[in-house]
Amino acid sequence: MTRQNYRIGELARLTGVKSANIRYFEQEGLLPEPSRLAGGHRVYDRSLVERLTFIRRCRDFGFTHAQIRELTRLAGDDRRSCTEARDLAQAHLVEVRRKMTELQELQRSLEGYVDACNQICLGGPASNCSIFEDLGGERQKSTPIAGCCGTQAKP
Amino acid sequence: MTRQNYRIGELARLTGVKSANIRYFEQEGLLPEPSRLAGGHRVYDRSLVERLTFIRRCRDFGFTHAQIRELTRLAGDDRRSCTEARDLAQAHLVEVRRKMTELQELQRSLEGYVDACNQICLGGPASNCSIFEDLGGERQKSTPIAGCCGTQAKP
DNA sequence: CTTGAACTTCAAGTAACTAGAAGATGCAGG
DNA sequence: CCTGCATCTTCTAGTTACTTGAAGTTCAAG
Repeated sequence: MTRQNYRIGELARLTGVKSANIRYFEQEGLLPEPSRLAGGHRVYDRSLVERLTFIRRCRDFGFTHAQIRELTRLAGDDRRSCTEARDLAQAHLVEVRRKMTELQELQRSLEGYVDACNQICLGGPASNCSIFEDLGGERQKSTPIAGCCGTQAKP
Repeated sequence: MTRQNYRIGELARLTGVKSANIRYFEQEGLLPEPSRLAGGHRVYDRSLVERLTFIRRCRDFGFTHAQIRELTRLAGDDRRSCTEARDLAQAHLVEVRRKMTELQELQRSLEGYVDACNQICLGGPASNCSIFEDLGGERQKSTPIAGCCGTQAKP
């Protein structure tokens, strides 16, 4: 079995969220008040690792504390139905999928740029790359980057 | 052909970035100072739509203004090589791919939860869903959510 | 030439950290 | 038991990236 108790620093290492930030999350109501050692140090159990990882992921994709709080609070409230929690997760999911599409676009933009640059440019001035003609718009697979460094050699 | 000139409000509508935010981006050095009408109103051309869309996407995925500025500034500086811009884009890309993986995890967490909830729970109390046992950890495809709303009916 | 939407600048407010001070605690080795 | 030092505690202040609001100006349709 894995150990049951963690201090704030260990929790931080396990989840990739800084100690100061964990305290801030607690203050913001995203995390429950943990039990304490005699001297006041916070002690967490295993379940907090999962919970905090989930919160971190949500945060990393721009969900507000209000949204995260709403979702995580459901899990301790018997008066609110499971369906309600599911609907919230569902709404969350729609947004995640939208973000996914946007991220794919960004990825394709960057990939296309790096690819074309590898094939066509070899150390010419950056201004010739016309990076902004390609990044941000819809990518057309057919034509590579138009005037990318084709007209100028190294000095 | 599409029209050549846009005012800040139109640019805002086309890119999904608020006017106030566009002005702020300009102030932050992410966008060049645009030309002005006689009365001082900003005028942008078509290329700014692409440029701003790219900036918005980068921003939406947590890149700092410093990172975005670095990347976008290369495109106007002949003294810096194309390879340098490419390397920066490459580094950017690595981070985008990492974010992609994380986003997929989050998506799977939420999908798994919604699926299981649809199959097993039908209006029971949310606390029975044990949402945090599933969200945040590695998802095991085999077992659906364990004690999710199975033990309690509606009052 | 009037009217109203859209623009201008500037200042202040907010969300989510982030860093630093100043001191207390926990634990391992002597 | 004592020392030393990493880790913890609270508190305050600063940073980034917006966001809102005030007060006034400009543009374009009627």
